[in-house]
Amino acid sequence: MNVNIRTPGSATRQERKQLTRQALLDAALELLEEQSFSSLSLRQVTGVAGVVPTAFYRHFEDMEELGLALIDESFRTLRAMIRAARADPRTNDHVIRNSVELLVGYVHEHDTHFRFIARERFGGVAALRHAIRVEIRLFASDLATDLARLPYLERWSTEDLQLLAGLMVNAMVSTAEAILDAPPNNPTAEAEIIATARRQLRMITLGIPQWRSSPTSKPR
Amino acid sequence: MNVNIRTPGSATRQERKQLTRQALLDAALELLEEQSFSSLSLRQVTGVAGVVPTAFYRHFEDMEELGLALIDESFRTLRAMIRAARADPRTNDHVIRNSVELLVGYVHEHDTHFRFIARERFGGVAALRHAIRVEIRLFASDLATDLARLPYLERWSTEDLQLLAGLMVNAMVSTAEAILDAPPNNPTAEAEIIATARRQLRMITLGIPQWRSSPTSKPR
DNA sequence: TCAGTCGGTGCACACATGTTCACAGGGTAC
DNA sequence: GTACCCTGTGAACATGTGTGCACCGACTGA
Repeated sequence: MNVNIRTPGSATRQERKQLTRQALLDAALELLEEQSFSSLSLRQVTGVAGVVPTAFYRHFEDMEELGLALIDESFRTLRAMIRAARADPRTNDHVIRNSVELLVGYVHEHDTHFRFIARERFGGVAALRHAIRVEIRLFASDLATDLARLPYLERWSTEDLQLLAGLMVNAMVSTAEAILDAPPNNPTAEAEIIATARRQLRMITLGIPQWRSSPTSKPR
Repeated sequence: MNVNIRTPGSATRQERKQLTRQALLDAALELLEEQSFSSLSLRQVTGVAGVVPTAFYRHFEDMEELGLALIDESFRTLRAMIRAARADPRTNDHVIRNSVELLVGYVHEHDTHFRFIARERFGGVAALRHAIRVEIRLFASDLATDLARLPYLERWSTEDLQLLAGLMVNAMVSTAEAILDAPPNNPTAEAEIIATARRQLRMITLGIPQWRSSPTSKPR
């Protein structure tokens, strides 16, 4: 009955299981760089993971369950990113420049995760689509509460902040997707994307001071 | 040798072929409402189209070729939309309201096409991805030349216009995707999306007058 | 009218897939 | 130390898949 209080060797069984579970996730992610989830077969995954097909069921009931686990894993890294952004003291100086830089860096570092999310955001599996949608909404909400702390957004309603955050998240998503789809090892193309992202964010923020003039209700 | 000058019955052969070709395209589009292209099988398509599997090769060499044909078909309707927008005289009065209305109407009318494009824009088949990317770029360019005719954008550089058009297209794409993913038969949810789209476009346009202050080169 | 072209059929094959079942072998609990 | 639990194995199956091939019947062109 004593579950947690044990000698260090006690976790070996679970550790080994966790290990092959991670191997399955990694294998899937690797394969998903070049195909979409709906065309990903259980046998492909187990093949790359170096396990027999039937072993799959020891870890996931479904392929769908594995997909949801991948979404979870992917957004964990995203949350880590925004947490890092919050901790970074420089963000107050050149918000846009640093944000874009941070985003681009993370996209490169975790390109498989980002590519997976981008691909399945409107992919063929409904469960994955919805899960991703929920996570993105949560992400935008997080950003909105962050924005609320900025001086010149003090008096904004939460609705407007959500709107602004949504606009920014859209821009970020588009940027990430553009980077992933850009020809690799082509610095100029990527620099162009980065510059565009900066200008887009700049254009959005330039609209902010004008926004107060209109009420929260739908403008005529 | 006389190809075109013939009795009306002459085209019957080609007409019938074109008919089943269209049946294949329609069948694929129907199936693609609930799955992604990479998981779409040749036999599924022919099955729904009411043709034997091997008949497929009389019309397309590949499934990929069918996919490209679908992209072509989809963007034909999109081009029709922008042409209608140009022809509409009211667009000068309430640009944003009318644009959003037009977009939403078209998305509903051709939801299968839009859904297909949204799904395959970053889907698992590289050829489709690239074709869609090209078409979207063309679409943004078209919009940019349209924007160039507006009075208060007279002195903008083509680069900035492309940037602005890209921003707007992004917003439109996001809106279309949101509508497609919204729960059906839920007017309030859709009204919310429409309102958000309007405000997003409004926020973008509000940034326009401020833009002149920065040069076309990358801002520090 | 007659040979020919061509869209559609039916059969066949090799192969990949999901899932089942009994089984093994070693860490775990007592 | 022993019985048990649990992760991974191997064979087997029904089913779905792409594609080659010979064939047919009707429309076509002269």
